[in-house]
Amino acid sequence: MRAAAHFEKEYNNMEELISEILKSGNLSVTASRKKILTLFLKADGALSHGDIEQEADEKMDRITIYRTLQAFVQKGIIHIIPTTDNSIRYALCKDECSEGHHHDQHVHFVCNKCNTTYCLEQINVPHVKLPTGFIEDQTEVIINGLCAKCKVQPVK
Amino acid sequence: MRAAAHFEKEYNNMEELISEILKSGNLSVTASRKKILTLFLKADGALSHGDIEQEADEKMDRITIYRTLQAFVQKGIIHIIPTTDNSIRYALCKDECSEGHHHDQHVHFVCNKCNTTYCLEQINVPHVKLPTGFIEDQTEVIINGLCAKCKVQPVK
DNA sequence: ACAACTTTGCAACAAAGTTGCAAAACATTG
DNA sequence: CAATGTTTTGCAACTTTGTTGCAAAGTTGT
Repeated sequence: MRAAAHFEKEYNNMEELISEILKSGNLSVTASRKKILTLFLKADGALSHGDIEQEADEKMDRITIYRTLQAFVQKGIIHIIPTTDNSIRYALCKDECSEGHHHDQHVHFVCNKCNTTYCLEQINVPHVKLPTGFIEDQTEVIINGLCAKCKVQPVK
Repeated sequence: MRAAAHFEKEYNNMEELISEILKSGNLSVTASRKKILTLFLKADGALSHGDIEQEADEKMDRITIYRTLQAFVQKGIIHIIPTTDNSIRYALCKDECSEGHHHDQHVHFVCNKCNTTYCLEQINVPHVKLPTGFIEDQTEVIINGLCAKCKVQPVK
């Protein structure tokens, strides 16, 4: 089955992009990986394992999803966003991320209404002065509140 | 079995404090709740469900721990700290927290070596300017790196 | 198109969390 | 301090989430 007609061009571009991303991480290009990566590229924000399991309508094994996400994190394709519920959420990395080393110095925003997680790439993480003796490695900022969409036109 | 001799005085004070905290949340004062609250009061930083299960040497049901932690969060006695692994971590709230509404505007620090989570009460959360349309409710800042103890005298 | 390698899906397992319910513990009266 | 009503605990059973080993299927490079 093919993508809807009006997606045709985008879809072709995406195919190339996806292959490139996977190859640059030394990962072979398989149907599952393409599917999952497509979901991330199309997603507004972050995705959890559960989101992917649901959205990937075609049959795809739970275990494959676990392993794919692990591989993507390890290769610096996606990164984990801290959450307060027990669900791990993942979002696409930017170019600065590489194998084993993530450098996502941007702010994450979680909407209380639609529950979408945004990566606010344009906003830099503010610098915090730590007490004597503490050495900073990485800083994560998670803001929750109401996103632009839900403010204007409340969802649900 | 009683607490060690040199803890006797502290222990008595703590008893009162614990009862007060529980009563102020309309929770009856039970052995399990006292035990868990004691662990939090004595802890340097945050605790996970697993930490509590291990440290509570006396027999205590897994399920009781789940329910106690849920009750404490709901009553504003403890709050959840966002993490990137799948483990929920809890820390004591300050006075500004009340039932259903948490306001912990402080920075959390997670040590990469000893894995302790500190609540840096003294440090205020910096203000972040959000894109147009986004409304902030609460900001969480989690910094990881090397804590003062591990820097001076590496653990393990 | 073949051989070497990687990935997938299955089965079986392990860990983490939830729910209903009866027994025990707690709080509140007189 | 004892009786009573309410809350909490522990058990059993279950659901959800995540992991590991291994044979079959898919992918890559020549």
